[in-house]
Amino acid sequence: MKHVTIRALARELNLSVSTISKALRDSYEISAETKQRVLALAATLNYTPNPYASSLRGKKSRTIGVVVPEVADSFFSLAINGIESVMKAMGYHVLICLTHEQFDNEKLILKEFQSGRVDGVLLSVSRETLSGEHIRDLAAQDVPVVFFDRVLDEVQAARIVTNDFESGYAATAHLVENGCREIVYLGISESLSISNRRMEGYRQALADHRLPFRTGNVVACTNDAAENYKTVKKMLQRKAPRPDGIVASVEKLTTTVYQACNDLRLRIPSDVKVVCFSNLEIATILHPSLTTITQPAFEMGRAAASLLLKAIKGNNVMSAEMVIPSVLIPRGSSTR
Amino acid sequence: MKHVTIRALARELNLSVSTISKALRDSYEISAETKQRVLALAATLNYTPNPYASSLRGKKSRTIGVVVPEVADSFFSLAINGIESVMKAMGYHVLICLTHEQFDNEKLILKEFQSGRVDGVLLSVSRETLSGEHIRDLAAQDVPVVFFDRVLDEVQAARIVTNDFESGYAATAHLVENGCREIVYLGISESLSISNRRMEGYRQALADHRLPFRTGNVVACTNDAAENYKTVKKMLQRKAPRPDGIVASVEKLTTTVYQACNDLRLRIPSDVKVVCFSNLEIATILHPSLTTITQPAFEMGRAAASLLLKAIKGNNVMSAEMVIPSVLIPRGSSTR
DNA sequence: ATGAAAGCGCTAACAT
DNA sequence: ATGTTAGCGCTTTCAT
Repeated sequence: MKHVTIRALARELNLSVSTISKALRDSYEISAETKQRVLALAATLNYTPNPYASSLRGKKSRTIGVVVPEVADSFFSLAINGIESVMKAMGYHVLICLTHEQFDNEKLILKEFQSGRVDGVLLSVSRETLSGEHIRDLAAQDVPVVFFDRVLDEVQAARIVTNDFESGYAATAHLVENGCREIVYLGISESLSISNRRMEGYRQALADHRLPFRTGNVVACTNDAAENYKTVKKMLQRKAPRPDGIVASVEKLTTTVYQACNDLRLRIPSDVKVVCFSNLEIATILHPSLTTITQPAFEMGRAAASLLLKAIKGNNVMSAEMVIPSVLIPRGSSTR
Repeated sequence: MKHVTIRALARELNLSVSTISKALRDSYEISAETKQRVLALAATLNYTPNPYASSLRGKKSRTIGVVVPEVADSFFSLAINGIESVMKAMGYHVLICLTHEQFDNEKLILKEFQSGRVDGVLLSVSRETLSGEHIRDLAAQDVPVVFFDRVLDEVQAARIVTNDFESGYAATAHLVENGCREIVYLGISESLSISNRRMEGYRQALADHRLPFRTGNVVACTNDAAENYKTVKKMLQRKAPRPDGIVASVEKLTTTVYQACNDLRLRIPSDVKVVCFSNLEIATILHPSLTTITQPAFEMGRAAASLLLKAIKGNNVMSAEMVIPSVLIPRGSSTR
């Protein structure tokens, strides 16, 4: 079967294409009766408008781009659910693009988005992203950009974030209050703003509790699980001072940390206490159950999507910033 | 800055639009020198072709649709990675659409895909999907459809699946060999083919080991975690015969099962042994570590994507079927 | 080697 | 209330 166009409907009903077009869009210019006939025929012939024709004509795609490092990650997949729930309700499509944490991919994707393929972009930058030229280039083409979670401070754009500093602080203070004196911070990347903000919170909490900050206690993890495992293991084997607490700033490190502790016969929480930034619901059934900083992933997705829609409608939201707090959920891995 | 079109390049270089178009596509008709000039200008002006214009013109979108029940699920998110790896290499875009396990959403999405928005579709049906009219309608518009993982037997289309029967069999046999006599099967849905095939494997394994099959031992779970929790709990409290083994056919049930056992003070594996269909890497650090049937999610995504590309190129792959085996990974939850 | 022109399907300004 | 027409940006056939 060939695809049914407006022209086909017009011929069939002895009407002009513009009449059909108007009828389909429920224009006041068209008589009720004609609308009826058009709609009826459209239904029987299974007419579906060609989105590319209207996009070309109208200069809007009713599609947004979502650029994320990864989809196999509970934070991002939940955020995508939030984004999708808003966009679906408003009749928008969501084009998900993965950077796999690589800056070059991110650059290519944003460049492609200058073509008019999307009406706006939601972006969570890769761990490699240091400069924002590619983002500004996109914005210069009047494609609104809203950051969510992982922002690039250098770029002035709307942003939906969580309270990373406070969360890093809370995680650390929680460990101190439970007796830790030598706390290790496992970061995601040295440049990523969220990781650094969480670390600043960690530093501040140490200071406020009169504990020394040691650069040796901050470890920048990589994107390679095997390598991270080695790093964490080495860290845990250190004597004098022996680490007795871990703040892991990314979900993927959960397995690494538990595995390393297991293999080294270190007991959680008696030997080492652990807090992890994570959205895994499975945290509850780990042994011991995992104390988490749980981010409002779905809500952040929703908020970012709503804000982007405002920007698409023409509102200037460039300086909008929304902070949705994360929550510390104390569980077995950190209490004495 | 306004979007740069082919016309702008043409004017700037005193050439015709067709010359520019040909130069950009590296046509043999154009002189090397002209190509140089065009490419150079395109680069400086940051020209990006309008994809909707070419789609409209060429009747192909270089976009495929991926229709899945959910993205916050390790099987689907890994499969998406596989799909994306292939499609990116071939210069295709991936439009991910979520059904949230609802048939109506699936219908709407496929209907929309009749518009020419995508060149082909990868589909994993919802748990509610019983009939395939909507899929046939799409195929009738010459949009190739490839099933992956969750197929609908009724529809003749290419399919990439895993060996669900054998996996169900292996999981059950494994439990029997480890001493279970009263094994419960937790299904996803009564209609879903994969769930039924896994259950058939379960039945066959029981039969081969001379164990009775009881309908009461088959539980169809819902999409509601709280409800599933109650169901599983009730099941585990049953006396005479008391269940001593569980085959959970879907990842989400892991938490449910562990939680219920915890709350009932049932010990895994001494009181109940558990095998779960799951791709969670975290299985290794559960306590006890979880025996899984691990599906080749990434590979299935890749295979499905490659097959769809063949179909888009015009090959008839309607009757293609590929089975990529899952593997049983025995861990602490099922061994005595 | 380059250019003119038609047309993909749709929308909207401008007739009638 | 309905119709005519131009044009969105691109590709491609058919000139030149």
